[in-house]
Parts: sequence; structure tokens; C-alpha cells
Amino acid sequence: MHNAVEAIDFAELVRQAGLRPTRQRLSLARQLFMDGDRHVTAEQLHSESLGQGFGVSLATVYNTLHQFTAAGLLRELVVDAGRSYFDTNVSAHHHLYFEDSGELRDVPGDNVTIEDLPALPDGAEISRVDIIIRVKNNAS
Amino acid sequence: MHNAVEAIDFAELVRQAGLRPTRQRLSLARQLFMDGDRHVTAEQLHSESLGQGFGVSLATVYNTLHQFTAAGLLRELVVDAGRSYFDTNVSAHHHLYFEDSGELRDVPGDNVTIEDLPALPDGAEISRVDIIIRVKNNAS
DNA sequence: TTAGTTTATTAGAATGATTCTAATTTGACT
DNA sequence: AGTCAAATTAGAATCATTCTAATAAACTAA
Repeated sequence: MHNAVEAIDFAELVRQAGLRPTRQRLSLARQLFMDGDRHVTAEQLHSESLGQGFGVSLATVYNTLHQFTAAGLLRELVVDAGRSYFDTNVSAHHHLYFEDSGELRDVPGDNVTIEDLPALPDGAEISRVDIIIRVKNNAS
Repeated sequence: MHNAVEAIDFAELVRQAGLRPTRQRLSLARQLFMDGDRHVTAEQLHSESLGQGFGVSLATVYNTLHQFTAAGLLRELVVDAGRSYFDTNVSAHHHLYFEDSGELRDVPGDNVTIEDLPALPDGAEISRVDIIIRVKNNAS
């Protein structure tokens, strides 16, 4: 969980991900990590960047999101077909998804237990457990 | 969980979903429910239907999958961005997803507990909880 | 049945998110 | 400053899905 009070060294962040700290990556890193936890789509981040003087191309937004994800700075989240969200919170946690608004909210990850998992095939291991609690508004 | 031993009345199944038992819907229902639990994509079902003499158009496959889902005969499943799976098992259960092969396997639904769920906003209720256990092959 | 009405099916176009391509620019390091 | 690898970009290409509007099939009542 990043924090707006003590400044983050974005160049360092990007470099430690094994990437060159270009103007585009720095500006995207700032958008993503400056204000703490976010759940964004590529399109959102792209149009946000356009409203900030210097634009970053959509292709670069996609490239950067995937590179940050590979480096462990982001987590990709699939809540509905045809659109990926990227979550700046990479610690163990799950999600509440409001189907009507599309809003996504974090749920602490330490309060879920799975028992009696079936045995996995040889050489297989769990890479992640995604839990999405889908919420709808009761049209009563 | 349907069963191949005692024949299923597909026309009845389709009618009870509030739909006309057309040749296309009957043939898709047969593909889906004849041999028990399946996880299919629209494309899979479509090409499968083409290999069976009479073809069903892709548009109809999509229409039918959505209608069956709305009627509670299927459950739509999102495991990775840009592709929906449809599950013929609509009872409470979760999924094991093999990232390498794309295979999807059921996990009984009664062995997961979520504690301390945050309070939901007024009028909101949980429509579903999706749990996907992602498995990768250990490249050791 | 047959006419009339509603509901389905379909081919192909349209959409929308994402990825690819190939050319240009930039960053890092002599 | 010169070189080379890495990054950015516009625009084209792709892929799953949805839409459109025309044709066909199913239902209903007489």
C-alpha cells in the first residue's frame, strides 16, 4: 500500500522492475501508485494520461501495464469477459464487484479458507486464488 | 448433474426455460447436457455443431448460450480476459483452472468459508461468489 | 389445415478490447 | 558524438462478441 505522504521514487520503482525509466513509464507509474489503491482499465489510464498534458499512446499503456504486472507491481483482474482491470494492490486479497456500477472494492485476503482441495497433478502448483464476490442491487 | 443413462427430454428442458424447442436449441441442448458436466466456449460449441451434419450459426450459439444462462441451465464463467466459458454444472461449486492447458475442472462448493465479509451497502446483495484456483505447471 | 402473429435463425456487418507491425525516437554507454 | 539496444507510436490486424435487418420456422385460433 503506497502512501502519498512520503514521496515514492518512481524512477527507482521502474528501474527495479528491470525497465528503463522513460517519461511514459514514469508518468504511468505516478498515475497508478501516487494515490494508493486503484483498479483501472487500460482505457481509463490512457484517457487519464491524455488529460495531463503529455499523452501516452494506448499501445504503451498496454505494454506498460503488462510489464508492471510481470514485475509484480500490478495484478491483473478479470471480472467480466472482454475487459481487464489492473489492481495496484498486489498483497493477498479478494474483490467485491458491484455488477451495476462496475465498481471494484478490495476485501482483505486473510479471511477465506478453502478446505479439502482436490489433489493437484504432479508438478502442478497453485499460482493464485481469485475470489470475486459479485454484488447486485436489489431491485425491490 | 445430468445423466446419460436415463434419457433427458430436451424439448421439455427447453420449453421449461420459456423457449421454443427449435431444431437448433434442441441440438445445442443435447450437446451440452447429454454427457454431463462440460465447460465450453461459444466457439467450441459452434465448431462441434458443424461437425454434426446440421450446422447452427455462431449467432444462434451465442443467443442460445445466453438464454440458457438466463434460464439457469448454464453458468457463465470468466477465467481469462476475452473469453467466456459456459458451465453445465449450475450447483454451488468453484473451479480449478490450468493456466497452461486452459482446462477447467470443478471443485465442490461446500468447502470454502469466507469470514468477516465487509458490510454491503443498503439494498445490495451477493449474487454469486466466484472462486478460481489458478494452477500452473512447475517448470522444474 | 391455413392465416396470421410472434419468435428464431442467419449471414454478414459492426464493435470494442487488445495485440501486432514496422518505422521512428530515445536512453544508456562507450 | 556515435552506437546499439530498448521503447514508443500510429495505425492495421485480430478475436470474441453483439448487432442488424431480412428470411424462416413455430405457435394460436378458427
